[in-house]
Amino acid sequence: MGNIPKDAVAILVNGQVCEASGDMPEGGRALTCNDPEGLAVYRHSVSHIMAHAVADLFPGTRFAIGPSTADGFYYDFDSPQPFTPEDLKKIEKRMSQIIKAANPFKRAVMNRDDAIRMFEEKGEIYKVELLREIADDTVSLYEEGGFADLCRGPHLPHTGRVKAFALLSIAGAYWRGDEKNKMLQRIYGTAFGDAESLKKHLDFLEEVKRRDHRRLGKDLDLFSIGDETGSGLVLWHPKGATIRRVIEDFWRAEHEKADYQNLYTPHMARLDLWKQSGHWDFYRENMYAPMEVEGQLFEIKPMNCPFHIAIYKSHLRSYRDLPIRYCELGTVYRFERSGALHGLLRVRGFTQDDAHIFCAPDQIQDEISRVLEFTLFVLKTFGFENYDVYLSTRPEKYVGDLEHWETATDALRQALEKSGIRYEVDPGEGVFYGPKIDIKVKDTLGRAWQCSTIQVDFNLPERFDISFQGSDGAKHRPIMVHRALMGSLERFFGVLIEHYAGAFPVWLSPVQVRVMTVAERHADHANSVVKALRAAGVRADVDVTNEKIGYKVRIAAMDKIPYLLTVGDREVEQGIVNVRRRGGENIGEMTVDAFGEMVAEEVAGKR
RNA sequence: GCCGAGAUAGCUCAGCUGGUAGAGCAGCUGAUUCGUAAUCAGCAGGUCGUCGGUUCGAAUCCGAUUCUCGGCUCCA
Repeated sequence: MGNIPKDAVAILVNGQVCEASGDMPEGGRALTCNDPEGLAVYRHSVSHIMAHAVADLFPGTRFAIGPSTADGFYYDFDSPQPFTPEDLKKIEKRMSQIIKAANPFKRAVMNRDDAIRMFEEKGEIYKVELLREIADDTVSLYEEGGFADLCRGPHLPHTGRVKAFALLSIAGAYWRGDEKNKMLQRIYGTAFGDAESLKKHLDFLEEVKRRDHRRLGKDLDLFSIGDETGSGLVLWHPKGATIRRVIEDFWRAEHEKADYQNLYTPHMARLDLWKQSGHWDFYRENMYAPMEVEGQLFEIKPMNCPFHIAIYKSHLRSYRDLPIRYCELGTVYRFERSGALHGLLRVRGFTQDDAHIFCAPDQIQDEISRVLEFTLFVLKTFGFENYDVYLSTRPEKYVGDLEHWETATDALRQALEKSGIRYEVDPGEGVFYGPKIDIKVKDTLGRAWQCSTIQVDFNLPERFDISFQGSDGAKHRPIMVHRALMGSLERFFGVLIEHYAGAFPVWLSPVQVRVMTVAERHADHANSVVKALRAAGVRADVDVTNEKIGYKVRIAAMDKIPYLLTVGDREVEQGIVNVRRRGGENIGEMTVDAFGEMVAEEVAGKR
């Protein structure tokens, strides 16, 4: 027994989060906003306070659910009037009043049927629905300042404990996340234990906005998604295309080293192919309508695999040929609902850095290990050092026999164990044809992005009846591994833009060097510098406009060009250049050759 | 697809309750010839996303439609 510290928002007793009221029980531990569980309690209470404010300001609103989330909280409302941004301000104001009043959160336990009756009288249909699904006979309600809500708790001792919160946005959300249900209005907010932490989070959100690849894509002239050309279809502008080409060149070179063979396959195929592959049955909702050509139906491809299988089947294969590794930068088209589209991260046409490995069952673990190592190497080259790795196991709907699933899942698991990287099991999240490993890369802001995927497939070898001849002279079925390291070039590019905030490392920068003249008489020297750099393989351009050097520096800085070379009287005289690095660091004077070598070295090191 | 918000010059945005469109930057021309994040002046630039309606008159009001944004759902 003892006193509960004043800054405790909840206490942990026997692994259970409880209210920070009364005395501290034996073995109890105080939780503050520095503990994830404590912060969750705190935010959950703020969500209740928001509901209270909405109840006061918007009579007739019905209440759904209001949980805390990873970085804040939300509450779903069914309100006759749509909320506006101005309403958020009003709600915030009312919340501040409720907080100032320091209303105690009072817990009341009542009979479940009584609770149902009570909420029914108030017309709270969502609460009634929730109550009907609770198995216990009794339920708990929390009341503060006259506003009562169904809640498991726990909550803060009183509303006055809230120190910093902000309402962020309004959005539609289906009741219970099911699109067959009514669309409710969700208000998102966040809350922290102190004003400084809140400010830090709001600054983080600003930084996220600043790095938005759609914003940077426009500012840096990297890509666009045209209104006239179609939504979800990406136009790669020269600078974006340059970056893509560098990525592709790197990708091809590394695949050659890793014993892959590169393929090119068409963008469409006869519908029958997609029927045989099973896509027409299992994947149709992501496919476009077939088109008729001379009486035959054709389908634009949502995946590359059937083509790679067709190439596999073009010969009789021996066990000596395996593993066969086919890779292709294959452009696929998938139907996405208009509301799901999002810049480069969610599009309708994209290029996968795809590969299919055909191997014998006893080779699978080794192949998975190789792919895993290869993936991490590629991601690391692009500056991604942290990942979340998931092993997705057999889903409810699956094909193939259990033994195969067992072997394949084991192979994936052992490859992961061998690599020593930490991973989580995602039960039932595999694809219908096999288990998979998904790798989410974490960018500089710590956000996780799904890019790489490694999938084992028993279905397609079966469906296309592919085989190889074993040392025993008999026919055997190979196992197929699908894998994409970057996932799609479009999404990966979007992630890269945000990761680097548009300031790409030298080897990726579309313009690596800008040569700037101090005055017009230096143009000839500047042009010859550019010529020499280009001859040395450096992507350089020139600014000979009639502007002051400060202006040119500013423009180049906004273009996020890694190196700025200044050319004035001094440089012309001595045949040198003056080098400034992106960010302002002045490296000083050097010869064009020396500078060219320096850049080449950086590019070779993928820096 | 669904709920909400939005679409005005190349870009960022202003334009109150209907009276016929404006700024900054970018562009062009001229002056200036300058040493590390904006030199000055002038000019040009829009059938206000598209289609239809109301009105003497629509960027403004109404309807439809396309696209974008915030989410939900879904995914590389």
